Amino acid sequence: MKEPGRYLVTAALPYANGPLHIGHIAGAYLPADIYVRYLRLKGRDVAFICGSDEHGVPITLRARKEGISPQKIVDKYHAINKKGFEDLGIEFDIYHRTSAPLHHKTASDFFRKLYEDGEFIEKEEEQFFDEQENQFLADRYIVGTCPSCGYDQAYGDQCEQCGTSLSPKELINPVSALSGNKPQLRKTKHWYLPLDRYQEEWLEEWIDSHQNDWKANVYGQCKSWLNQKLHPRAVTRDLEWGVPVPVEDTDSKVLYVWFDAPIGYISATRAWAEEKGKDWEKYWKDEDTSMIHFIGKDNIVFHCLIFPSMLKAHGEYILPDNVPANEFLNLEGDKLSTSRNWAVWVNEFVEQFPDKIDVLRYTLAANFPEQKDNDFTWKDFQNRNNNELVAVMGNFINRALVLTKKYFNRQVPEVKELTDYDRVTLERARAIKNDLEDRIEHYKFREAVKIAMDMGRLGNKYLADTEPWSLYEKDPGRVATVLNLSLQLAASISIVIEPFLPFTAEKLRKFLNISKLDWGLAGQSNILEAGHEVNKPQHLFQKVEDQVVEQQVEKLQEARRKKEQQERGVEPAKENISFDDFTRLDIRVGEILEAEKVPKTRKLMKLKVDTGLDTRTVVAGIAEQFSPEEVRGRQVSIAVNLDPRRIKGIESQGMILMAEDAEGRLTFLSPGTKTQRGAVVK
RNA sequence: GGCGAGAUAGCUCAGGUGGUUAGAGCGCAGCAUUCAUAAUGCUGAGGUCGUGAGUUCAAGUCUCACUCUCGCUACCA
Repeated sequence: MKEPGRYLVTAALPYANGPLHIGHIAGAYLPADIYVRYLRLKGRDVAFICGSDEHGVPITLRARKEGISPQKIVDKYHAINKKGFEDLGIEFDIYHRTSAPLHHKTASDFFRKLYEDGEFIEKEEEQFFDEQENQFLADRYIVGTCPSCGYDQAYGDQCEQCGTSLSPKELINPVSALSGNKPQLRKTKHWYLPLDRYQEEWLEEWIDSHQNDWKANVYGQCKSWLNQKLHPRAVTRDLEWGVPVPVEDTDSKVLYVWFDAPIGYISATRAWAEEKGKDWEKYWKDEDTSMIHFIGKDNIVFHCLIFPSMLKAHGEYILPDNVPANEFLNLEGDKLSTSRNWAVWVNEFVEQFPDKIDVLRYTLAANFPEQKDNDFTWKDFQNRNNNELVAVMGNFINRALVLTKKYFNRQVPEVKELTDYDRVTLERARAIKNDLEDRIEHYKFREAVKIAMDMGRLGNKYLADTEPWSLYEKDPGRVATVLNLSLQLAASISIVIEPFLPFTAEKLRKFLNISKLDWGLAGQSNILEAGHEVNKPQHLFQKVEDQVVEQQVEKLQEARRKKEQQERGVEPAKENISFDDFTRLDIRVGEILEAEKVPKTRKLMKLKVDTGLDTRTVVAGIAEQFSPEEVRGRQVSIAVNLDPRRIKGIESQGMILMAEDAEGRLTFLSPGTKTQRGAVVK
């Protein structure tokens, strides 16, 4: 493999409407940081780029809800996340932001170039506009009467009642969901990127060419999309918050976030280059640059299909060499979730464990979800700290330093004569270094971190086998050699752990009284000169007590409980209806006679229900939580005068009433004691 | 249902182009050892490699079917 002249490494731009948790870190930022630190140690030319993604609808909605400007929101989270990365030792060359003027200009120019080259498909359409809110309405924000079934709460994209997919214009009496007013039809123009054409022309072929060097999950995901055929994708939106579309007569149109965000990598590189007096174009337009995108799996399509399409369409840019996307990290067996507050937040961790940043980095790296989703547990955090960092690595360093102090007054002793075993040990150290390079360059970080730990194991074994403490009386010369080599190993450790444990590496360099060393020295036998004075022995890591683990797990559960309580019963009340409206509903007590799962569906169960009036068939979405056996014979509430509706080819004549809690758990509304079939519920 | 990824020791995971007794770390058991935060080193137990067929002299490794898990998507709510 040819070594590229320079690297451009990007990490996904975090969306600036919330804080970061360890899932984000394990997915993209820590692997990227490890990779970049390694490249820097090797003296390679690398630009490490990240920043906040600050546009898009969710931010505007949040701003509206909190009654502040979108800029206030993004300012807040930009600052929090920027600091979070710094605290974790994730050292971007620049942490930029997409609300910066330079980004607006870069994205704008990019669009303009494609526009002028005629790359876009231009479509003019009529869309609904809410005059009171002064904005165009997304399909989902329009409600009206369904033309095919007459349901009056159908959405602009689909009728929930009959399942017909709709366009907003088909709705009878459309109403804006934002203001409740009647929206006006207005002409609006949008631009589309012809992904379908690119698929034919080069994109699919390009993806295929990476079958062997891209990760299986990444390649597979791309193929899945290509198999389903790509479609033109709109690159603009009618919205106020974002990068204005740089074409005449396009008031209140902005670039769609997914178009604008990846260009953020480019503008960030420009900002960095300006600051450092570098040429940004070399990093983006020179074939001798290797571009690597680190992302989570949710971002694969954008980085492997859409962004490359944009770059290629522009014409001057290189395409990524690799997109090593990770899968997701779970926490204590459950999916990380911001809304359920099931997460370890970066800012909280940093506050509570300022001296354990590297332990987190180590635990995460050892558990990176590289092939499949993986789990983070506090118990594992403790085990890895106590059994690996403390017991293996910290212990070896301490042993080497204590022995040096004891026998040589903290001076690195001179090598007298190397035995075969010494040579084998040195060879092994060099092999570790080489293995490490191989793994890191192939993005196998969890293996890499284990191999780095092997350097500590090697040291422990070396001391155990040579037993310098029982030798000093008889053969001080031998002890000198052994301790010299042990200290060389310690110095090697300070090099090879730098990508994973930068704070520890720094600490270890202080112990050894040395400055930062080049990667190439790792595994060498002459890193430290004889006579060099090392510092007093200290511990590299502290143990984590059981109590700490228990506290953290308890804290997690506590936070989740609180969140759940907060959210309990949040479903807002519907509009008032008249008593007459209510009496039109006919709800009865029915008894389920038969039940079977509807084949080829996940949730649907077909029920035969005796309503007292008749026996009828009802399809209900309960199969995920109930088995046919447990519902059979059960008395339930059933709405009997609903229009029948065909679901999966079965005519459903009514609806079983269920209560659904915040977790989505369903409960039957059954009479407290058995009662007459057909009894009226009122 | 469609598409994708995964299923290998108690746990977390490695196992290019098929080839002798299937590996690592942690955990567990025994032994050794004391320089070290009872840390370390050695040895060992433990696996029908999801299930069932097939290709082959030979399959964890290739083919097909099936089961289960996760994700996207559809349907449903």
